[in-house]
Amino acid sequence: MTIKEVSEKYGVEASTLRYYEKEGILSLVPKVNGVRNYTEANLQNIEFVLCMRKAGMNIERLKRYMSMIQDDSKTLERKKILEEQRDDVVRELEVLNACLEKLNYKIEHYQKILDAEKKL
Amino acid sequence: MTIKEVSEKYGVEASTLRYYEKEGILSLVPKVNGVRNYTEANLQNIEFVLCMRKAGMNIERLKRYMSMIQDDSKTLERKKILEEQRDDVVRELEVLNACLEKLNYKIEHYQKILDAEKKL
DNA sequence: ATACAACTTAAAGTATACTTTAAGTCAAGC
DNA sequence: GCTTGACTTAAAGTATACTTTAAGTTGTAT
Repeated sequence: MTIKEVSEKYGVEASTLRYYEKEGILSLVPKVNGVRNYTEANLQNIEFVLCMRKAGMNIERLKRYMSMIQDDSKTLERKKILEEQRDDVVRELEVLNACLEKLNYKIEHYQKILDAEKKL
Repeated sequence: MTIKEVSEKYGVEASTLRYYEKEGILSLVPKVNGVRNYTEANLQNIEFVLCMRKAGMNIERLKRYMSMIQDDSKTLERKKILEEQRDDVVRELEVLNACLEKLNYKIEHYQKILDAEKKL
């Protein structure tokens, strides 16, 4: 699969895919005449990386994690990184839920004001 | 209340409070001899602003919203901004929950590998 | 054989949201 | 009256994560 196809499939810029590769977040992609040709395994890595980025994992942590995915002796370390990330996500979910409550409260409040104005 | 006290109360840098004020996100704070002296109303605005920042509201939207909080004729517009933000938060919650599931799945998977290694 | 579109690289540039710096003011303690 | 510490400003600097640019290569259609 070409970089353009991957870009369109996942809604990610080609330049971002190259950037991740340069940073060592995505392993070297096989090339035909100097042109990237993504394998099924590459695509699975990309899916995971994009998911973790959405989860708020920063580039450094992602780099640390992805540098170990081939190494069976690092299972415990990899698990620890994902647990760190899970804890971060859980905390973020709590924060967002609290914000959502506040937003809903304020929106309702404004609705009441608008309803009262209508009655006049 | 001095800027230092506010900074400590909310865990936000004094420079950030000055920055928000300069951007028009926080209204001009009354000054005594050129030194900021935060009122109770100022503090309530700060609490709200910090909550919205945590909710992922960007500076531009926050500026747009905060510029209208004194204007009764803008209730509908203010409500619309908060509804936009609520929709964003709900979407983000969905994304984060999906990521959390993936993380939990992977963590469990690693745990199984570690358990199997132990048995040998 | 030549033009074109899509790829390549390295390096510089950008967006967002602060944060730091430099230079100055002011009230309080010695 | 002078030092000290906390404040002030405007402007420059920083962190993170890309994104754009410039210059060059390659396969394909004319």
